[in-house]
Amino acid sequence: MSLRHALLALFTARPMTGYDLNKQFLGSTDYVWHAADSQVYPELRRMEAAGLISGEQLPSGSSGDKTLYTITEDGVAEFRRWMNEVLPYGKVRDQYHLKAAYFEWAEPDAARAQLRAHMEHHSAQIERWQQLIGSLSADPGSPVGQRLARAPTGEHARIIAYKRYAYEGMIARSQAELEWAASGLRLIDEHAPAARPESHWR
Amino acid sequence: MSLRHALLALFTARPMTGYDLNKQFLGSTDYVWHAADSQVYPELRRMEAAGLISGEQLPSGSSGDKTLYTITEDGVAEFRRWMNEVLPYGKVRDQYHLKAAYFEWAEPDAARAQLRAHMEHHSAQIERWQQLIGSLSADPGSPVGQRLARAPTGEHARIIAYKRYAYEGMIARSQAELEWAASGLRLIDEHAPAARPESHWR
DNA sequence: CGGACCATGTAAGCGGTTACATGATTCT
DNA sequence: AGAATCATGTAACCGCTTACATGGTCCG
Repeated sequence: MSLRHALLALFTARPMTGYDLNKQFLGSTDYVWHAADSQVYPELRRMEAAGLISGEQLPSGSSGDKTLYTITEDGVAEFRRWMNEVLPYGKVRDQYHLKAAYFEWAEPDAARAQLRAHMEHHSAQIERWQQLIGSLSADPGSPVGQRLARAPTGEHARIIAYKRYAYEGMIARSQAELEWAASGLRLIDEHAPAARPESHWR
Repeated sequence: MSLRHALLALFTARPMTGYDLNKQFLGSTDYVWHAADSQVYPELRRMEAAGLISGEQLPSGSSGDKTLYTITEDGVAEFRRWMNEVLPYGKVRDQYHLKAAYFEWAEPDAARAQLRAHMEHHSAQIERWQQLIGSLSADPGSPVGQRLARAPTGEHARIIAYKRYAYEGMIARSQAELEWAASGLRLIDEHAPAARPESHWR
């Protein structure tokens, strides 16, 4: 149950509505942790029931209503508990590498298309993370800016350093994927003249 | 639904029982794709119902029974279709990087412990993949050996090259994770003397 | 005779996705 | 007036995990 902890993490920056979470914060956290809207609202109610956050009804416009949630002390404690715990490591499940292991079954062009999609995907990811890193120390209206406003100045460098560190890790991983896909294209070119596997199945 | 395609991939090597799949093959594919036993048997029955594999009842010992499944032509076609399709790219969801982004909330020692676990996990993975690569061209009793026995000699190099390529990709990724965690330990050391966040919440 | 391994499942539940659904408000 | 954005959900389903469960066989 990590959606809960991702949300708690966001709430340590400032109180928020479900919409805020979906739009602004998950719109940037999205590149580390994605969650669908339909998942967020029910989870918020469960979290309120568990006493981790408390909701306050606020008027929105002239007749609408919105619920502003604030993290409680229990919520902070739970978040800290999670932060101090060592996360377990699960089993691998990677479609893309699984598929690559059987490329002899694909048309060379299909395998190339897959690898090119891989490269496009990871290039796009890298670009987004780089933008995120660029905006880290920038405007005070940003998520990080609002987070910093709650912390003493002496902590700012540290807070920013860890965000940057996390994003750089994602970039490094995607960079490895880029190189892997590029070397895959070369490998296919080497083997492409070979007969298609249709010819030898049974 | 990728378990199905992982299983089809395994069936292209040779007919197998559910047990075979769980033990031998997933025991090595495990490092690319993990599946629990409890998931495999029901899926096999669904796949048989869908006509992708066909089961044959065989005596096991003197009274027991086992079902040997063989991939059908439809199964091969479906596998090939999947191989020629470009897989979609989903959203990121990475607990470890999420957590790293909030390390200012963890005790320095807890953050260190997490990163050390990260390094141990990925070191272990790398070792296993390297062993797998080492055994690729080796004995004919191995999964790859049995796969090669069905393919013409001219294809062998290609088949092995793709397996090796897939595993090397996993290794490269884990290597990136190792370096990331190591630089994280250095980062924590730089910031560790700072006050713990308890002191500045609210 | 006991322990490792062969062989096969069921049931409950969880976390997440997809599709569907509604209506107000603010901006142009 | 129409589009974008604010704001909030429900329902069905899916793939997977965890725990539980059974009984045979082979080897020392």
